[in-house]
Amino acid sequence: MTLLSIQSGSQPRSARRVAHAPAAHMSRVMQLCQERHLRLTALRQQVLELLWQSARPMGAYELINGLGIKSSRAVAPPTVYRTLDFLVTQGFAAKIESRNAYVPCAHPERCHEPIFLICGDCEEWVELDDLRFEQQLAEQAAHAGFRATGRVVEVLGTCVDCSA
Amino acid sequence: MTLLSIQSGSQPRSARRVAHAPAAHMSRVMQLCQERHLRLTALRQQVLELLWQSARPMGAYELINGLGIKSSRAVAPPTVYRTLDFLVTQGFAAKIESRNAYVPCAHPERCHEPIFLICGDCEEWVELDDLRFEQQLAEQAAHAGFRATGRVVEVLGTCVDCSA
DNA sequence: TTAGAAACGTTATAACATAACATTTCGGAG
DNA sequence: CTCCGAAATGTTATGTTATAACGTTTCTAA
Repeated sequence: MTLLSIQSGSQPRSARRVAHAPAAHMSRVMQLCQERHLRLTALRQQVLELLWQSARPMGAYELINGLGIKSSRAVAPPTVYRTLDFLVTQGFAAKIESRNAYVPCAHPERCHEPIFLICGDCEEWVELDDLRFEQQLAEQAAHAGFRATGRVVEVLGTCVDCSA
Repeated sequence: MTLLSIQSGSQPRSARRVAHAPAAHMSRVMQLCQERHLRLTALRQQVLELLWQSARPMGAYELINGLGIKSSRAVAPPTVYRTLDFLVTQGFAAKIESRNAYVPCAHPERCHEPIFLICGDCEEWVELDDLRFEQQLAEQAAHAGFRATGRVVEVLGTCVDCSA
């Protein structure tokens, strides 16, 4: 089985639980927004940055807090949920359904639906992008006469660092 | 790929959207509870019956309503959530994470974690029990140094009946 | 028969999410 | 340049899902 890419929520062992470097991801997203004629507003940027800066999936209300701190502007739930809707629709972020929380996505250019590995201990996550897996799932669904439009694949457990 | 079993939420085409026959499933569960020295209380039975009687995944508050109707006793959320916790832990039911709703499980004797296909139109579901798939997912996780303890696999789309 | 544990009841509240409608902002047509 | 329409955001209120904390009942096994 071929892993097309791995995006880990964790830094190398020596720097665990440290935030991601959002810069590279943000510029990539800006580029995509230009290509797609989308407006990457301040709010959308801020939310996505917060997600990239976090070592864990963030709840919507955590983001609301984060925005309050970041820009001293109170933001109400609908605002954040709309922003998340935009980010998820564009593949810039994803919702972890088993946690009601959100993570930034490593490969927004491919509009796939990744597999997430989520550590129940440190809460860091790993994003796996595996086309073969997606394909198999689609096959299975088709076999049951099912036309698939979306997937949720989440593996819960213990990450390599927390196992040690 | 071998499908070990299929449990559909739907009846044959002629009887769609009709409730399941809980009887067989219930007696199987009773048997398992005896074997496992568990107490299948009235409440637990009622909740599981409600789940089997439904053609769709049921929310916790829907179950609360259902219980109120069924036995004219008001039941508060914690009660139902505890009951659901029991049923899910024992593999008698499962939570559909992408819907915050619950379904009865077809094969409680194997404590697997099935794949669910959920129709966004009629809301019926299909339970696929595919060991090979589970294995692959575990392999993938292991490859990332991840020790898996649980899985959520949900495919959203349109079922065969609603496609036609 | 009676302790102890398991199940259930009760009250309150936390956490997650959206409906409905007002206002602002932005980019393009004129 | 300005002003129109659409997109984005603000605001208020409320709906939905879930759990904490603690009291009471019920079952079972010694």
